[in-house]
Amino acid sequence: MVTAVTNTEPRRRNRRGEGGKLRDEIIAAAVALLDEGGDERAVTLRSVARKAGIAAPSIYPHFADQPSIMLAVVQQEMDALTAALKEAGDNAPQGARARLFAVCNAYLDFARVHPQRYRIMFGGLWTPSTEDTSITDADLDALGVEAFTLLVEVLGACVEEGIAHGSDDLYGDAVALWLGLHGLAHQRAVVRKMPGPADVGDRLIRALAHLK
Amino acid sequence: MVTAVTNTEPRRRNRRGEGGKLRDEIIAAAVALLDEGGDERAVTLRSVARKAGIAAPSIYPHFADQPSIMLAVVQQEMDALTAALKEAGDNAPQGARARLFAVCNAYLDFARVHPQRYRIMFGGLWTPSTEDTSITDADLDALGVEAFTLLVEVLGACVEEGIAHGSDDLYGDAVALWLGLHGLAHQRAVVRKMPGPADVGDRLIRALAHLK
DNA sequence: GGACATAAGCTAACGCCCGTAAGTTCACGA
DNA sequence: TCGTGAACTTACGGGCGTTAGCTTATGTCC
Repeated sequence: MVTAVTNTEPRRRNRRGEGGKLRDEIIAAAVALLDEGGDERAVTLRSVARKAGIAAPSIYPHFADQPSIMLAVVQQEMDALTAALKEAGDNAPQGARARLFAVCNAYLDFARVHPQRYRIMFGGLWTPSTEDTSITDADLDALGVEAFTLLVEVLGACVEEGIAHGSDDLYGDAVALWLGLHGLAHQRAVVRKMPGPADVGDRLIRALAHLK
Repeated sequence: MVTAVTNTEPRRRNRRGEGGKLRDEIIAAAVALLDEGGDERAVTLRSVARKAGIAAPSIYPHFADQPSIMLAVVQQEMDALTAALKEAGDNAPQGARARLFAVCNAYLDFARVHPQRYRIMFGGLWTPSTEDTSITDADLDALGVEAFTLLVEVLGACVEEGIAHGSDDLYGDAVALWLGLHGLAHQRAVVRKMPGPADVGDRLIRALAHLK
């Protein structure tokens, strides 16, 4: 499905003071390109502009360069992921175990529903190096911290409640758990058809959280 | 380090009947580009040709198109990975546990030593879709089967030897173990600096193999 | 209500690299 | 000598990121 780019109606110009709106539209256009199934190579400065219905140079007042668009997308989607995890945790049935599964499954679901977004969030291709771009290392380090903290929290609750064999290193355990989730999420996002049993996610969670 | 491409001596032309040599040289050039730290975008048909010291069109007698080069690289590296795992398994001390750790660590080491190669092997970007390329689904499905089989084997040996709590689904357990390894290997290959404890690999293996 | 400052976005163009097609040269080996 | 395999040169068309300068709508102020 190639959802024609036929933007007749040359796109209503934003009102004064609302120029910032375009920034969000640009990010949305980039996300849309990803969701159409193209990989990150499909997200060029020009293709984003076409999708947003604007001329390519009109992006520059909002983003310093092409990688900056990607960074903005990743930041936005990281926030979305964090929100999804939070919501799943809040809406879960009582009990640390249920919360853990809810949060972990919400993570896996995010990756399944938005494979291409997940790919650029954790696939790390969009910024080959900090040189030549306006992106700083601090930008990159800050990504995903909040979501991970949530995972540490729910895992810790399991240990406290005595339903998981906690080690002396909760943080390390959470990293291991996340790596397992990431392995599955990433592989699903990348491959056409994932082999293996349907409940492999639950297996990973049980094993890596050391549930009793 | 940009290892100059100054190929004076216009490259000795291959003797008759040795045209096939160039094929390997092209693959080697592509791998070299990856190892220089550039991501897969650095591996274009032209850049490969430059690296190999030949003219770009000279590639066509050997590869139908650019993705075919990538496929050849992936196939070659998958074989290399399989060989490395085999060797690690053979050279391991006696006992299923030692073999399991040897094989798993060999996997992780491969990814650490050759992060960019690992990325294209399992990152799945180099073939946006089977359309428009000469690559078939069968090509893709066949990748990595042999290496995975080896993992199933060593894990099965652990269960048989009674040092791991086996479930009724050995294959599924091996998938879960591999996903954990992959999560770590991939993240290390992608990120500048991997957070978390140094022994996170061993933790993953112990937990996912259900070692007693 | 009309002039005008300015924000918002456009057009045109530059230089680069890419994949690929067509036709050509070179040197080995029979 | 000469056929032919190996690799080359040249060229086309297209997409890219980015720069410079222009147009137009919008809201304000007299």
